[in-house]
Amino acid sequence: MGRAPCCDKTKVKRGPWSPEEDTTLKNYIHKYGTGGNWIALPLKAGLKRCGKSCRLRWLNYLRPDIKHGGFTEEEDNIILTLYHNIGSRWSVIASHLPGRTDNDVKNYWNTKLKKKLLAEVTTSPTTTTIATATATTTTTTTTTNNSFSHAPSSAYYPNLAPEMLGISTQFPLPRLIEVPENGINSNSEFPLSQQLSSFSPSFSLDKSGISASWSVNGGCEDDKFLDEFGYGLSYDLLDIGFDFQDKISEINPSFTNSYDSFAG
DNA sequence: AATACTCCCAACCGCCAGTAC
DNA sequence: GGTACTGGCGGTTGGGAGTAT
Repeated sequence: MGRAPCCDKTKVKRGPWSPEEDTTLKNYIHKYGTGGNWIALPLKAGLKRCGKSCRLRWLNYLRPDIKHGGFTEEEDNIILTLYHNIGSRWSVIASHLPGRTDNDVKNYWNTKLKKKLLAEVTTSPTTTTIATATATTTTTTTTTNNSFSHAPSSAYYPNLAPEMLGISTQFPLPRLIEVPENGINSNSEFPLSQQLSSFSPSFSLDKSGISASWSVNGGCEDDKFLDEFGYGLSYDLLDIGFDFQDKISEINPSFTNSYDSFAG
């Protein structure tokens, strides 16, 4: 048996909201709140709308803190950076942009930013060679340089480490880099910068696949550390290529050649 | 002025996770 | 543990507005 629909679609109004409906919904929520039950809300408020439709209308349009109007360049950069880090997780991206909704960001990406990004990529003649390691093989591919000219300010990323932001503008990261306020490793007594400066990985490849190990603060860590970096699995670190190597090498010269010797 | 085309965005759809029973 | 229900999310669509021909 399939799932029951959230409402009887033959008995609810669909399509664009009228100003009267907007007013009714706004007044009801200001007076009574959502009551934690969107499905029951339209009946109580006297609206012939599906509860989901009411929720969307409120969250995406009627909320008082919604910011309407064009996106700023700062917002562009935040979206571009986060999209490269985490992909199309619009709600997460929107949570970094006060007043913007996931729908806004999604629409903006689909209609404007995607094209802007494509334009940047196609007009950039430079290419970067990236070594890509799978579980059992190492291959070399060529990809276009998709770095952005405007590095985002860490002021817009209260929960992201500034060092990682610098890295993240250079290439796509496999997942969100979110770190606790007190550093990248919540169990570490060392600040992020110190953890990064003592980050010393090495790689090896055997018939069982890739293994990566690295030392931090003199101790040896496992994949958990990479996971806390936002890279997750060892091969994610390899996927992201030379830019990562360069960035880490800037911070810690001892990293040099570790990656080269592995990637060949 | 009429038509075709493109752009933009509000709204819908369907899936998934969490939760109550 | 199974089922039903809701909230939340990302993908997609429909149609109005604007622009080009």
